[in-house]
Amino acid sequence: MNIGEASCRSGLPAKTIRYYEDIGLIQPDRGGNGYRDYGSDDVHKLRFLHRSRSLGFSVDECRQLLALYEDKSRASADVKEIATSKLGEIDRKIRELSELRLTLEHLVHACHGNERPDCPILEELSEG
Amino acid sequence: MNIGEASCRSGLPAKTIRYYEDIGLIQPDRGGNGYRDYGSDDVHKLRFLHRSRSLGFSVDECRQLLALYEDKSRASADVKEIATSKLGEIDRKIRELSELRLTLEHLVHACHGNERPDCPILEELSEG
DNA sequence: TCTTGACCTTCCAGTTACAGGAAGGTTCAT
DNA sequence: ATGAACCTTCCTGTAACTGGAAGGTCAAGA
Repeated sequence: MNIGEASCRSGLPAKTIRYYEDIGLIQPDRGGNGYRDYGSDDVHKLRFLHRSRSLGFSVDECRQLLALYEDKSRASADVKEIATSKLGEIDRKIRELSELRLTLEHLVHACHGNERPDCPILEELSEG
Repeated sequence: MNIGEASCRSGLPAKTIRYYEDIGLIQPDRGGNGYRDYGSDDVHKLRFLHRSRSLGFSVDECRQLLALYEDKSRASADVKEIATSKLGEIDRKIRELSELRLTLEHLVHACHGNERPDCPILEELSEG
């Protein structure tokens, strides 16, 4: 199938699929007209990539996961390690964002938000 | 003062300070030797930028905040609006990350993480 | 047969917010 | 005088794409 249909079936934009080819994540066949030709296994990989990316794995981590996925002799522990470390990262991000949220909420509540120029938000930003 | 001291006092790397000048956020004087020369008001701005950035505002939002900060006739409502919309963004991000966390945690717990090749994480990634 | 529109191709530039490094000038202390 | 510690500009690279230009291909309709 052409890239358009592969895009439909995988949920990834055609641009992204070409990019993934550029960086060596997939290697579709080419037809006589130069068009890329995707098989159902390619679409499978693309969906795998789509899902992994949306779960917060970096492209490089996706590359590792894909390699493990294709390695029939892999140990599940290898996969679990990647996923666990990603989980830690996500926890860290959530914690940071929550702190940031608190500070910002405090500022927003302190600001009366009217036509007058005095603003606690700017005051705190300039002192902090 | 030179950029090194401005860096110390503001907490921003010299590289970043030069970058902020490139994109028009600050305009320090220049000494006869070509060195940048920062005053205490510049350092003040730099600290403002540092703090705003670390609160999750984009450089462009910082530009707006800085303009408001320097506009003595601003309405605090303008500032509050920016901060409030940023708060909404942060909430969205936290929600997304939390969902992602749940999914990933589910996967990690389902995986026994041993030497055998069968791995629920990869299975779900390839189906999802 | 011609044409029109929807595909597809490659390549180049832009995005965000800097960081790293090269090549070279300045200042200061010894 | 010389060496370290500054400073300068300029170029490149990062992550993960997205947008657009210029042009080739294909299928359907007039």
